[in-house]
Amino acid sequence: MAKDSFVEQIADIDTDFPQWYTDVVVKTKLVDYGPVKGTMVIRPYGYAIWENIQREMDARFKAEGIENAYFPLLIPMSFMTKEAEHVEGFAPEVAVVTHAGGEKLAEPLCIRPTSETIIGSMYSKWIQSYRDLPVLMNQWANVMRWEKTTRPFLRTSEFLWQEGHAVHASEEESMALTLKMLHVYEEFARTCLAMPVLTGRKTEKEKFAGAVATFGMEAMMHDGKSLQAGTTHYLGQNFSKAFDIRFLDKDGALKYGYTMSFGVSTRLIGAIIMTHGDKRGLVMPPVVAPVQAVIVPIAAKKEGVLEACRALRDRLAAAGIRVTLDESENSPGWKFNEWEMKGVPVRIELGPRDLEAGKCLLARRDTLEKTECALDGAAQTIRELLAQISANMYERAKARMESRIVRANTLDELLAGVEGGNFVRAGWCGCRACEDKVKEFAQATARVLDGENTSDTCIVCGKKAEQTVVFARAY
RNA sequence: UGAGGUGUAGCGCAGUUUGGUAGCGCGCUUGGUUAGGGACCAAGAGGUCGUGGGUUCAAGUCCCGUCACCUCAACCA
Repeated sequence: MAKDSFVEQIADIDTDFPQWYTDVVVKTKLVDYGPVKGTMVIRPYGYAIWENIQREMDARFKAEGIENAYFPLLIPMSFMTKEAEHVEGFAPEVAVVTHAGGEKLAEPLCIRPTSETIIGSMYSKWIQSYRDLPVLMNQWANVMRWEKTTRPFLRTSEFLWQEGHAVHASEEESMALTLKMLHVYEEFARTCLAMPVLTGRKTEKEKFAGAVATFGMEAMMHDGKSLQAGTTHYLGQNFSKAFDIRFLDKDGALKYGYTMSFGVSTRLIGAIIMTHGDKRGLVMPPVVAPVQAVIVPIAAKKEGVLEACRALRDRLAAAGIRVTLDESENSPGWKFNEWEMKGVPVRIELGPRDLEAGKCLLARRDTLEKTECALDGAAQTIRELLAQISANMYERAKARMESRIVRANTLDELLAGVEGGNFVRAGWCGCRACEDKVKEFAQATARVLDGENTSDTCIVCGKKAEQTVVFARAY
């Protein structure tokens, strides 16, 4: 094996995780860096993952009656300042357009960091009667947040996401959808990304600027750090009052609507990489993998090999499998490594020996196991294998996460826990000062409030605990 | 913003201490032999050494300035 192989180049996954992550992202050609700091150019292989995420997500939104729409990129500064907490939270990271058409603008324009304000302003015009409700819309868009430090997919100045925005007539309905969408996200993460998550309410400190309550799903990365992978926000009447979203109810009274929003971003791609990746590179969950199976011909110049590979490819494609035949001039060994690095779930080796036996060799990326497979009925076998891989990846990640959620009764235990790459459950009195103290002492933040309250005292002050919190270091 | 580090071929780097013809590996091009875990042989192409100034017969190397990027901290999806 060449000394310069990618496998040997990348850092050890346990000891130098951030470097490993960056190497994998760049070397697998998911992204390139943009000319502006903190921006990334998503290349076709990376974008294909996003397209698959979009397809799966759209199907789920549709099932909830949520339709896609599009709102403008530029938001008048005056919109942003209408909701006090919102502007305070986002002001430090908003990019502002001050000139256009060669002249200074009378009013500066924000490049959207999120679209509650501009969508709220439109909803205000569209909604008049209770008959107009609920309004359920989603937009796929780019947003910009001027972050100080960035990492591809996990935190970039510009990123792609979906943001759903709904208005309901009642608090109950609005809160119900807020929780429902959190559930949809969890199900999506489990079945499409093979990624286990913890879901729950966020603390006041961690909630969305302008929200009444924020709920999130947190995923555990390979190094034990937490990644916020999706959020839903119950906004109450905060934005409806700021943007005058009112409707005439059945009883003839003019009432403010209740709004909520929810979003996931290209960060999910980072989550996939950091949840499943290993020393060889990516391990793609089959449902969103750009390529689900790759055929590597052995001794491609021998008579009949390439023809058999092409025939197999056509049959698999016809069966709905995203399949690629690697006809490049590289050696088979090179191809094995290349496609493993890109995380393709199933590799199919087909050479003269197999052809004679009417078989091919299947190598699965998650366990690296190889099995023989009859060429007749290969499509069915591979479909089943893909489902098996997805389930196995989920179970493996779930077992790892669960084995690394520990309890702590003291700050020292909490510190030891997060330093060991764990999520730490602990009691909390509910006050901000104690939450800040945990951050200062252990560089860990409250990820989610855990429904199960088995603790009786606050880990910091020792008073009676109101909540059980999952603390972790986070990306 | 605080601390540290790096800018030399597409990528990764050596060369800087002690100034003297611009180097290595990978990748790329061409031809050939190969092929079940990153093949081999041969011949090639590719550089204003981040940038501005200074010292010198001579600067990638020494001096002064400047810009960019990276890591850690702080801040955040």
